[in-house]
Amino acid sequence: MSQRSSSSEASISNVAALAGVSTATVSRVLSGRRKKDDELSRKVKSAAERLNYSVNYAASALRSDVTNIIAVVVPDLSTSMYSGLVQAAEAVINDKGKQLVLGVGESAHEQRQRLHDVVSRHVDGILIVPHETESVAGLLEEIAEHTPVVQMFAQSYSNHLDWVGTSNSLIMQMIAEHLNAAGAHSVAYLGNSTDSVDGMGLFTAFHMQMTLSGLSTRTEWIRFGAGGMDYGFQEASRIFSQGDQFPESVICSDGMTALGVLAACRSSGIAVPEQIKLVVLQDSELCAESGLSKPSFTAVDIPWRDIARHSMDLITKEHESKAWLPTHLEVEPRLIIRESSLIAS
Amino acid sequence: MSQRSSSSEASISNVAALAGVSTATVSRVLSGRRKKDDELSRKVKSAAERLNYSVNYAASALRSDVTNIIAVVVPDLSTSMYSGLVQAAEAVINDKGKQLVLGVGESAHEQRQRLHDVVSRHVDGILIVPHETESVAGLLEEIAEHTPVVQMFAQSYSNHLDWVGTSNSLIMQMIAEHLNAAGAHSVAYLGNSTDSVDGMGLFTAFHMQMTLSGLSTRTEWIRFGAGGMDYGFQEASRIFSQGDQFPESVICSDGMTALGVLAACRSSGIAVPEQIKLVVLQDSELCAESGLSKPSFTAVDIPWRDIARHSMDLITKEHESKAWLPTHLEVEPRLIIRESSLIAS
DNA sequence: GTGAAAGCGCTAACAT
DNA sequence: ATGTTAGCGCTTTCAC
Repeated sequence: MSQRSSSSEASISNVAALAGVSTATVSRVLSGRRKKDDELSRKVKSAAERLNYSVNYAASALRSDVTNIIAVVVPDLSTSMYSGLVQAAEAVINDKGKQLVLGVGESAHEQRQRLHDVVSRHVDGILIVPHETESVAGLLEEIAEHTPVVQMFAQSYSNHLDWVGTSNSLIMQMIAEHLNAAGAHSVAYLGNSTDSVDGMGLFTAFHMQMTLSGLSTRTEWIRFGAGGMDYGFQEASRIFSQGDQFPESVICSDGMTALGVLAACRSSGIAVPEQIKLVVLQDSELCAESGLSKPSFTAVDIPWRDIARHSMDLITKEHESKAWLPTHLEVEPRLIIRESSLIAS
Repeated sequence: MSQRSSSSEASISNVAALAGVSTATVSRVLSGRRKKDDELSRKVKSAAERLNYSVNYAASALRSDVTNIIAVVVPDLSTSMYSGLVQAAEAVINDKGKQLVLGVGESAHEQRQRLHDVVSRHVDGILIVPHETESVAGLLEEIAEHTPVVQMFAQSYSNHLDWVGTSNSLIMQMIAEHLNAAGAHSVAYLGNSTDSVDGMGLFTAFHMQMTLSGLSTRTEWIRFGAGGMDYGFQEASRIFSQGDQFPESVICSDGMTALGVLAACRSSGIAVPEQIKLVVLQDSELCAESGLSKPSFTAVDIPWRDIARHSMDLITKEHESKAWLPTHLEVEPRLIIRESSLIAS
């Protein structure tokens, strides 16, 4: 009995005719603005279904200025830094019946360009990891006057707009507490500027946390460099070879760096985790039990899904009060404790 | 003398009024359908600029059914497999003045869902890495009757539609020629089903190439498994420990597997590349000189940019002739020769 | 080549 | 609560 679904045209007036009501009623029923679930409602819905009807977004947008499009703007995709975020955002946006327009702006100029493009498309909202440039923050404030904007991560962002991200100080606090509990009293820091969400911010938070926690460090144990296995190996070897003591733990920007440190430990005859505990600031396949490293690495996991969900909530909720204050939402990261920092028994 | 640009409204009629022409003329000039570059043309353009005018896409789409949106549908982003492709596509699409709607469908069902969504948005074209299911191929053929579709990669795709990707047999041919030139006469194969663009297709191509080239292999040297460092280590160790001979080269699905193989070589006292040459089917940071591995790994690089560009060309070009034949475009991959397969001197 | 006018499909305002 | 009507901004006939 099923008829071949006419995959092409079917407009609201066809549905209205078939259901025996006006187009306005069809619009109200299908958009959910008419809430009753009575005979009429069912008649309209079944008519729409039989005709395989779906609204013409262009017409709807033209009339109501609601495009059902959310823009997501990130500085990069290929380095896998933000691809998890974009994928999470895609899922959330589709759940809400909207669609995701992607903008990748590797430079501040490109990012401004993408912003201009999506604004002229009248998107319903913008999720953005702002480029590390103040000029973008300024542009965002202008845009936010007529379009919901949520910033995510980034060093340089506007305090006048909603923000969702992880707290650098919270990350460092979790790490410090864990290292304390695991019996480490001193720590080295091998940071990275290019491949972390906010390398500088993390480094600053590390410094501050050192003064708060019982952990000690030394100037020569701190490096803020390019990351990578060579980097980790060389810096760790240097640390081990100089002075009378070596740190009881090392914080590494990423898994590769940690692998380098691990190699240096081995060639210096230092046991992990018994003598040195390793913590990675950014989880990856490398760190996991099933991954490359033996021992596996304790690492910080950024909850992309939570961030995407909260950001969309902020986009969706209208800013009702006139004296609206920007939300600054710190999503709690997870510290995944693995073999590299187990408590010495 | 610059006036504050009114960031908000400015419609085609405003431009028409300011330029002293009709809206029709403005539309023709700005869309490029009126080609003369005379006084009138310049008047219109400067008026548009002064008003900071940009077309209302919704209105334009409603009238002309051109949305200036290209959909890109992929099975995944987070595993970094297709994020390079998406980023390349974003760049190309933006160059053409269009915008990218992203659909991530991890299952065949989700992918069909995303396809339905973007079709009902009347996108100007669809770039898709089809899910490995025939049902998607069928749906694509239906869609292609009214919307340009280009398939990329994937085992299971429709022969009736345009396709752009890399040639598995070409990849294997390049590898075989290189290994021959480097002096290897035998080869093992450690494949991977989950993390490569088309694991099965590559494996098949490998088999065929063996019969064509001077390379020999053995049944027990061939594995088609999960990939990863453990996998590589175990399989390579097994190969080395059994029989009288070991292969003079190993083809690995990915960098991680190759690292495992390398570790196995070390513990068996086999020198790379002197005694065994290593080739990786999918380049990554791991493989590069600056990366983790010493020696660096010779690897196949997939030219995402070329693929994205050619795909967009196919979307854009109308299929003029009635007896149109689908394009099957094989983009040439690069074999990046690094230390792991240098010719023994 | 240019302008006048119709109308794409929908939703908001208004009227009942 | 439902129907009637207008009109969102643009492109495209159709005249000239």
